[in-house]
Amino acid sequence: MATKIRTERRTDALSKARIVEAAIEILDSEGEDALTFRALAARLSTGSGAIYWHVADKNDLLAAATDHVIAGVTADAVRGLRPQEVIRTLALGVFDAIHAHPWVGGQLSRNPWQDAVLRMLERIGSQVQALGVPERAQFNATTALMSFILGLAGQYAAGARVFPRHTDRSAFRKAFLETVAAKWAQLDPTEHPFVRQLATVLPEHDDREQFVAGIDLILAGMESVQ
Amino acid sequence: MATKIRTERRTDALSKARIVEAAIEILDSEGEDALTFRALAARLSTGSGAIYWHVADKNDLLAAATDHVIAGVTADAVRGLRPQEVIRTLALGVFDAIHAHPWVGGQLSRNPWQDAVLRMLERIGSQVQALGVPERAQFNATTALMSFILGLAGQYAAGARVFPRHTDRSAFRKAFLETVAAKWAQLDPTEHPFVRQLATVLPEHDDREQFVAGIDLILAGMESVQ
DNA sequence: TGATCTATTGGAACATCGTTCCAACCGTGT
DNA sequence: ACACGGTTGGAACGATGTTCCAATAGATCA
Repeated sequence: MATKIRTERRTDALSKARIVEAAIEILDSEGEDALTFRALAARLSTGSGAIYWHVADKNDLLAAATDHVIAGVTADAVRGLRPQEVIRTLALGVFDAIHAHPWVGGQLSRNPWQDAVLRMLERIGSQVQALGVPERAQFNATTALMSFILGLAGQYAAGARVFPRHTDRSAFRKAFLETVAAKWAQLDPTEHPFVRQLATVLPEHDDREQFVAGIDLILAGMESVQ
Repeated sequence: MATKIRTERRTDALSKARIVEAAIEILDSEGEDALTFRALAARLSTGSGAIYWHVADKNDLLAAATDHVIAGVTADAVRGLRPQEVIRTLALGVFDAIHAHPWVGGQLSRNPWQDAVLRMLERIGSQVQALGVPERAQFNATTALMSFILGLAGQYAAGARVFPRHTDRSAFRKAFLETVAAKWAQLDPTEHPFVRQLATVLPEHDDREQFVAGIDLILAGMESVQ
């Protein structure tokens, strides 16, 4: 028999899917740094060598985990007739995914050639096309949207890296922003007037609204150039 | 005597500035991964313990190196009367700095609370203000520009991570983009029509022009909302 | 059925890294 | 001359990603 159709050896047999699932659980509950092959092996009750039979290396594992999360976003059929609304919904889906899994942000911005980014590129690009942007400008417009999203993804991941795990994130976030704002408020007024002004609105600002505002700004730019 | 004014012990005495300088040399010539405390100690003909007396940890070292590069950009007096041109020049300065030192891109996007980012925020924000953007919208507009720049910074750093060191970067870059384009061209046409279309323009596109286009798109959005 | 074969497993071992620790050093002040 | 403290150099520690390999278990075949 040339092709081998393998039935599962045991119900708890190792597989890439099961490994990725366990990795995501660790990443979500204990943070980026907690994902080690030893911790993963312990959770799966196996050795690190067994994991390496299913996964090429840690990059491969993180890319698969990221793709798993992002696929859940891009798979949703997006409602809304106007392309602007579809783009906004897609982008917000990515934003919410990063909010729920901050490590995804770091992974997306660190490795732009992975499948997850390709998925986003396709979905957003097709809507840019539908928006009527001239073909020559579609490339720049789409990658501008992507760069903005990936840039914010990286910042979000950096923020999550500061917070301790297993705590009330929103409360800690507020305290953290207030600390930053306090530091900014003490900067030299002649050298940093704008940042000092930002400090007054920083602690109360809404991430999500800030994100949508950025998307809308780029969308508005696309319309005005058209 | 309460204050101690120390003359240098030797002309080759260790100092944070000298350490940062050596770190930048390693980062530029051998890439991000090559910067280890052992390599740094070897280049400075000392031990890692001595370095730790001047530098808190590797994050501190990388932040100082990044700040050194970015300070060189934001210190330049920017010419041009129109705020749009000033913003474009500033952004291009950062772009060129990242082009010359790809590791700066990774560092900027990974750690948005460091001094270098603060510098950029101040310079760009003040120009957004000069542009006449209403005060309530200044925060979102400025951070949108920053997110875009940081997003592209991360992608640029990721690209540099792929290339081997000590080679003709532009030639390798071309070959790499052609490889990516070839892979994209073989995707399922029904599932990835847009990315397949992008593949045709990917190898010849100009990074710098793409970057300016993104900046201009956001600037256009700011003007149209105004 | 029993022997064999191969995909898969579990964990020891290795190289490398960031970081800590500490004994020695050297210029300065008493 | 002596002691002191800022500074140095390198050994040592703990952790990580990865490799290596002997042992296993289920499928296949005689």
